[in-house]
Amino acid sequence: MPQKNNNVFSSEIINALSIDCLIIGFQESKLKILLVQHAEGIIKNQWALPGGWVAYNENIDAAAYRLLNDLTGVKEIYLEQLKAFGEVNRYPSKRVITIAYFALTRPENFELHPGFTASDAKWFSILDIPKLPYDHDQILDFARQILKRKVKYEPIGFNLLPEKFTLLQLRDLYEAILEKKLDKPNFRRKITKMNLLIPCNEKQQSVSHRAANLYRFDKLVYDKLKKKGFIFEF
Amino acid sequence: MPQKNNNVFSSEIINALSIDCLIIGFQESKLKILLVQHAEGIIKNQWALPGGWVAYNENIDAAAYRLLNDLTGVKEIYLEQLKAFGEVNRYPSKRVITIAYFALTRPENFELHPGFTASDAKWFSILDIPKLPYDHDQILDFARQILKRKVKYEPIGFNLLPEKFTLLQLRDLYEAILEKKLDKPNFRRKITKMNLLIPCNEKQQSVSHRAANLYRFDKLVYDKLKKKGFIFEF
DNA sequence: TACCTTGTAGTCAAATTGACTATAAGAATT
DNA sequence: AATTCTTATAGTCAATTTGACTACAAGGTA
Repeated sequence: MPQKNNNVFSSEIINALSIDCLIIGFQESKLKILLVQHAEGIIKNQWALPGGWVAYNENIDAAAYRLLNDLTGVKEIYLEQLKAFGEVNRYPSKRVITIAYFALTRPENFELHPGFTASDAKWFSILDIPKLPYDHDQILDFARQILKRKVKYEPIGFNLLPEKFTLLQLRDLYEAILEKKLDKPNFRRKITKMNLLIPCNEKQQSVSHRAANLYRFDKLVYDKLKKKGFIFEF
Repeated sequence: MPQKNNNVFSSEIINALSIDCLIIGFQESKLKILLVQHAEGIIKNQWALPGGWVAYNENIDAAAYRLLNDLTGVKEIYLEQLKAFGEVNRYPSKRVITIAYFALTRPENFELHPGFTASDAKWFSILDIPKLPYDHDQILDFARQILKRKVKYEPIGFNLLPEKFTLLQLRDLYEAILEKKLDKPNFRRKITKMNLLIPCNEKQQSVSHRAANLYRFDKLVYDKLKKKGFIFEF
């Protein structure tokens, strides 16, 4: 095992490790992902996952938050590590290992203001993504797979839906993630039996049909189920 | 985004990234984990997860295989990435990010011969692990959690059990992972209904009670279920 | 007022579950 | 040779859950 070596060319250590963020949103019944155009560098003017370098004295989780905020203006978001991608040639000019982070959020909560390192930031439908640079396509595929699996053993939606939502909105979300249709009454029966939802005693506004009841998550039950896990099969 | 910089102090880049392996086995109805004593370095003579440095021009997956083999003599094993651990101070002398890998295997398949970088390698019961250095305790906890979750949405056992095994051995495995008792007839009913097991039409040998039938996994069904996922709740 | 559209409740047979009991098959003991 | 272990395997049964439906409610809109 190597001994300590003080001849550290620190900036290069920093450069060897990057972060890429998969920021997932849900809007108009569709899954969205946030992409940015970097202002400079090799992939200038190309849409890519938001990301950048980890600083030498920065925890990787902290780096993910910082980069996300710098590039998109998105703050106070829940991030979770997905996986490290470390193929030798995944990045053209040198060896870079990237750690992919994954977040679920509400697009309408954020006014995107690309930071000084990105020239633009935009939500894309997950069904219609431009060709991404490096191995970003592969990272995105992996993230979608994980999301599909996640939905089956943890509650989901707390970060994706508005605070108050209808059962049909929640079903739409599940359908978008699982990529299949779910029976309306059966979904309702199953989800309400979980004790996860609290009725708001309020109705949807300005819809041109019967207004649905609004619900919100019981944060306590939600967190408990998230930790303990459950089984949700359709 | 930084440009290419050729003043790379490569050995230091290498040193900044390490791999740690969690090699899980199942023996005498107990989950085991493989630990090593490093021959040299800061934690000489202390039991720790097998691991080491990733070379500059080496894929991280390849590095995991190489290191595992160098340290323990274990070859041809299925490794899967668990997570990157990147707290700034997780390693004493400098900033090291480690990528944890995770494998399920059969201890009896390997004759451990610690390589030149390890002075010893040994299987420990997962219920009785010595204090591990760095953040290895935390990594191990994380791995146990993941295993517990994994068992619920994927078949497990193919790499942990002998080729031919009894239903009770399989149940013992599930009990060890889930850390709870499972009803014998109900377990049998559930697992056999999955079409995952093929009866060998052979019986257990030299047991001092009624001999049980031996089964093996249907590799095709197993792989399909592993890919597609299922739900296994007790 | 009729007729859309979506929300919500309820039905019912089939399948699954959880908690059991009962019996079978050997080996070991008497 | 009979009895007594121990573990294997089959089966029972009520309660719950599921999947595939039907029916009706509650609005807006034509």
